[in-house]
Amino acid sequence: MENNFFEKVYQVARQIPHGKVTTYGAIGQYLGSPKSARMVGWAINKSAKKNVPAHRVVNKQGLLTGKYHFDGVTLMEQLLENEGVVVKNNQIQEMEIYFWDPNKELI
DNA sequence: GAATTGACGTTCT
DNA sequence: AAGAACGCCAATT
Repeated sequence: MENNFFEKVYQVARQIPHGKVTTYGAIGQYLGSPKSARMVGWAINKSAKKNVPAHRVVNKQGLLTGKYHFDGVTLMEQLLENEGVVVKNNQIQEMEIYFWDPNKELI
């Protein structure tokens, strides 16, 4: 019932499979507003305290922009690498392979 | 109550 | 081609 922006972000973020990552723009696009990527990141900021894997959500560059928001600066990289994602210099390598699009996969 | 900021992305110059 | 500015909506201060 809560078709709020945040609720959608939570739902999508939780359904991201392991070893996969998505971008704020992808989620924003899923919400129907690709320009609202900022709100997505902001929503995830709040969801960081929930069971939402914020470390699987990065910007379109594959850069771990919000790594400083984690408990540790290396925590985000560790989590991603732990799932099999190769992170180098705060950036995801071969992100195209790890990219998970909610519109395409989740429907 | 109003102004500013914010885990981004697109578009214009 | 590269750089700068704008747009989105909500929450925080």
